[in-house]
Amino acid sequence: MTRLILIKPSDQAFSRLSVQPKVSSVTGSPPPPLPKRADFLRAAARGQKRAYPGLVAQTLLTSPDQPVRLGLTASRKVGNAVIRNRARRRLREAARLALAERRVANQPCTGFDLVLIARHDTGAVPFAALRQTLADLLDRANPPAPSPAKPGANP
RNA sequence: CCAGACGGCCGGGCAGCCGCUGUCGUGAUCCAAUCACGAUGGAGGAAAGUCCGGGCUCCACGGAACAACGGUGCCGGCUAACGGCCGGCGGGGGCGACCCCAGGGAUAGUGCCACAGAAAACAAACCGCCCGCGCGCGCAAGCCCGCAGGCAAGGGUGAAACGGUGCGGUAAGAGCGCACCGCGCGACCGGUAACGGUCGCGGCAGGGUAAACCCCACCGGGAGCAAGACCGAAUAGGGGUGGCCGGCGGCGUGAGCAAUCAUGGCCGCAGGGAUGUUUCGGCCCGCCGCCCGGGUUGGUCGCGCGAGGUGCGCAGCAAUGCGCAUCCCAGAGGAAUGGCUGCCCCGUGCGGCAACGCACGGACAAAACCCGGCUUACAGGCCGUCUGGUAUU
RNA sequence: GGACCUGUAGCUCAGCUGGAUAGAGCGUUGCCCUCCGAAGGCAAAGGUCGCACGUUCGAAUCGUGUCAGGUCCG
Repeated sequence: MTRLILIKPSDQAFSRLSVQPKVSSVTGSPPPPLPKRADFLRAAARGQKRAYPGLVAQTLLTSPDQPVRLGLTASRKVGNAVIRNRARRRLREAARLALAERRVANQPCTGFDLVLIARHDTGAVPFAALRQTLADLLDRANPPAPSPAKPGANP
């Protein structure tokens, strides 16, 4: 069963969003993770691969009624365990905020797997740049509808 | 104040917004389960390397001993145990506080010690030294050569040459004798012991290497939480059983001492079936019901009250032990413990007389069953004791 | 969690067992050859033997510790 996440955008959140779109306090749970190594391999084999400062992204379209699933990878080349953990957490947080912003704007994203691969500078790039990168990724994978707000896949 | 030695401790703080996760409470849909809200907890001194030792679990095994293999190695103590720690002994280093040491056995045996050197381990004799004899030279002292002996002091080689120094002694020499030192043996004294001291005896045997083999003493069963326990879907397969159907031979398997019996396991022949009409080839030949066990994805437990933390007291030089009081203090699972921001703190640089302002930086490194150690990495800081200088009194 | 392996010249490796000279190939540099280059020939340079401590008369080699890289098993 598809996981249902209801967001009630309050007036306060809207006003804050309009003033400063890059606040780091948008309500919303992180996306479900990719459970299997096979999913990672499939995304690597058939997904679209793009490189950004601080991360490499692989997106694989699944089906519009499936939620967005997030996979995170940090190899030993990135650094020791502390650096790898920090890189993964920054990527997860950036993805969570970007997805929540789309929901707040009443344009939730669905229907693809997103694999984020940490790079050696993932912990060093400004967090705002990571968020902009994730927003750009979501727009590419799931273009926002025109002015009328597109209803969610689930009522 | 400077330089240094040793021991112990800390490892940024506060707040805001948004998240993750454990526990508890309340509520919601019918229980399960999930969700919402609230409260509360949520990485380290090394969590690391995985170098040792245990707990725990399973497997194996009469106890135990021997052998093999591996480890440890001065003495005493501490400890659940240790290769750890504490205290001492011996040796070495430092002016000193203090630091370092795999530190049992070389008269149980075997092996090795290159080059050099006469000789590298039952000692031996290259250059040499000395007595005697002979030939020759020389006025003589003496010298050259040869023979037969004595010697191991001196030279030379080496990392190391069969005790060292001095005196006596001698033809020259030699523990040949003596004194001191070293070594060995014995007795006594001190000490639990390692060991130390004193006295006496022995003229000296026994070079080094055991981080070469080895000997001696002591220790060690193996594997590891992916241990292990439980639940267990769909599909396929296994075993048992009941009903229906089923031809022959060979092989295999099982039972039995054997004859033999059983066997829808395999192969061949025959027969049947399905896909399109015939031939050929390939494919299939049991079906249904019930029960049982194994087992993959997955789930639950193991899983945190413990050789536990803190404080005080007592015993002990100490490691540590005992007693009392008090506290509950992480439990993830593609893997939580976070993201962002502000202020403060510390350091450096710049501006400034100063208050201060601005910029940059704040280490190493993250649980994965738990505990005791060891080792390694680490910005900066705090406390205590002591040593050597310098200055003042 | 467990079991192992390898660190030697710029690169790939030998030497380690059994201790005493640190070597080979490629590469680099110089010279010769050629009108020039390649090939070839001659010669040379190039080493904390991963690091530290120790054993020994003597350590790349033996011992211990440590660091780095890599492999395998469940």
